[in-house]
Amino acid sequence: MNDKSDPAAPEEIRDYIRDIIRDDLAAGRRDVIVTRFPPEPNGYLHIGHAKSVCLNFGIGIEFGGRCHMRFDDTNPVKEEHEYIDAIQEDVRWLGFDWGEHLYFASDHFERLYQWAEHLINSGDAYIDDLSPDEIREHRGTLTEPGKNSPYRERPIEENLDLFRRMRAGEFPNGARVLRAKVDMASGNMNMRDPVIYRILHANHPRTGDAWCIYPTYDFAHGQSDAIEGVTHSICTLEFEDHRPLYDWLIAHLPVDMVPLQYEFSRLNLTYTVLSKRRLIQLVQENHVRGWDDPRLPTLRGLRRRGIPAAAIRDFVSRLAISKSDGTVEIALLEHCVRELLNKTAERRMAVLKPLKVVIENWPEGETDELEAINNPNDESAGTRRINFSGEIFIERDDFMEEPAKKFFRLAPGREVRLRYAYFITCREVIKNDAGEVIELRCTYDPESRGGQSPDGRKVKGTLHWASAADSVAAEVRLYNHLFNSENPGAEDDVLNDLNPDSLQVLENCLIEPSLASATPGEAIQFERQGYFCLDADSTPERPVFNRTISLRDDWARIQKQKQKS
RNA sequence: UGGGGAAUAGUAUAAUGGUAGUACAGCGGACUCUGACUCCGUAGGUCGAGGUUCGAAUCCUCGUUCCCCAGCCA
Repeated sequence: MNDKSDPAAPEEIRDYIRDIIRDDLAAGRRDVIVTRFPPEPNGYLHIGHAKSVCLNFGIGIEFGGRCHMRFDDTNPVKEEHEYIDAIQEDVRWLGFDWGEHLYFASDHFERLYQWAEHLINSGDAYIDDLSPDEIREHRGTLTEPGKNSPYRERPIEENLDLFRRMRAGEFPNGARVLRAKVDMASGNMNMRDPVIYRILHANHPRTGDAWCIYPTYDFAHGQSDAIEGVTHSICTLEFEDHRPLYDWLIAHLPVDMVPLQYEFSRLNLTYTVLSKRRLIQLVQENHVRGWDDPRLPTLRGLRRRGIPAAAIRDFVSRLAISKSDGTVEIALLEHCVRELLNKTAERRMAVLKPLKVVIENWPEGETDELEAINNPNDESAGTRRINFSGEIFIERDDFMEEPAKKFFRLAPGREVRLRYAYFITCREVIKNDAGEVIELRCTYDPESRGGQSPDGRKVKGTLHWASAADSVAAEVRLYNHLFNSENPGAEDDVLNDLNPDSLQVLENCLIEPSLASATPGEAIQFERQGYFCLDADSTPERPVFNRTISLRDDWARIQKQKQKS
């Protein structure tokens, strides 16, 4: 098997990070390759994280090394246990396994504390009594150097004493911090004596109230890497100017091995947002129905929408690992979803906006049983039987009283094929008082059973349909891009870019009876319309389907072109 | 001259001094019991100006544009 969506595929992938790894291996600088996926448990994973997950776990697999799952849980004020569980569930769903290598930065708190004392003892860190505001003032600006804190030259013994008393809980939040003594004049802000420990009297999801001081990201991440033996610590571009500090800290600590940091550009996608802040806002302000809303780019949202993990892996595999930062068109993701689902999804018929059709010459009370193919791309999927009789429904959009140019579906006097059934001809249009078409009177050709006429007569259109006697009523939810603009919020408030039609609920759909017992998450193609899956909101009485993605639609494209011209 | 990064078709990228290639998107057509799928065809690019070289996307110089950094967030 050499399917590129298989996470264990041996195919050689090339990018600048993997090139470095191959070099490191060839030069003997590393024997085993160890990466890590380091989420902070303060939110749900989205497709941008999937890029990092696939990169890190992918590298672990490809080079016969391993990838650790590590939670960067150094800020108890923001983190919650709920996210720790959800993140693991999402990564597993994506198809990756860390075996026994589950770590938490909080596992290393005691060692980190000892290392902080080590820094104090070597004169490389000091306790600063300045307030947060004063620290900011001393930091200088982007163009002006900072000023040394008056506490910078505090004696080692005093620093040690104060640090121990910080740990013991003698001081309130914000009273003092531990800072690395680097260089207040550095052009790199991260080197201007960064805070590495702060007082936070807060309950930690894992360590409870064991600690009231916590290391900052900069004093936890690289250190955890070193403790766990991570060789290649891969992160996104915004950490690029933390790298000098990462290296400085490692160089000043008694570590057993030296991890190295590499950066790549994070994923941006058109017509959506991938920032934690904005995702939270959408959920909290109820612009969507929750973290698993199928319109959201969260992994839970994509899953509920019916997008298979394999399609996400395939999509991610087509992204470049580079340092130039850009925006990928959502059309690429959509392509990956369609390509996969076209191969795997069974076909069924469902009428979303029903229009009644009475076959006038159908023999009274008779039912015909027809055979339909389940998946033209997979013979082993077999066939099924569907009932046909004198009253059916077709899609409203498949009828035009005055057919437009190039419209080759049903119209007065016109003959079309009903898929897997018969040719019918529209004889009469029935309207209500408001002038709306409410019913069509048609005749069928008994010779065309199965969808072919023995005289070789051709029809232009083939319509899907639902039998009035057998169909089951269902709700169908159609999704469109959550935002109207490619780059939401670029010009204006993001919320002004929200697409009011991102969710369209159709209450009166008719589906084949067998669909009522579909498995949640199983992808099904509604013929001529798109890929759908059963939603968790379904009940036995009322199935609810999500549209994962529509089929490509040339007719819609033609109409759009006409609108423009 | 605060520091750090990035610039190749519409988008994302490949080419590591030697024919600018691929994917998605677009356009045109064939096929079709899904206006799907598939197939065929087609258009379109090296940020700019100099320089080195037989030869430059690649090397050099000078510009330009964009992104990140002044949390006791990660």
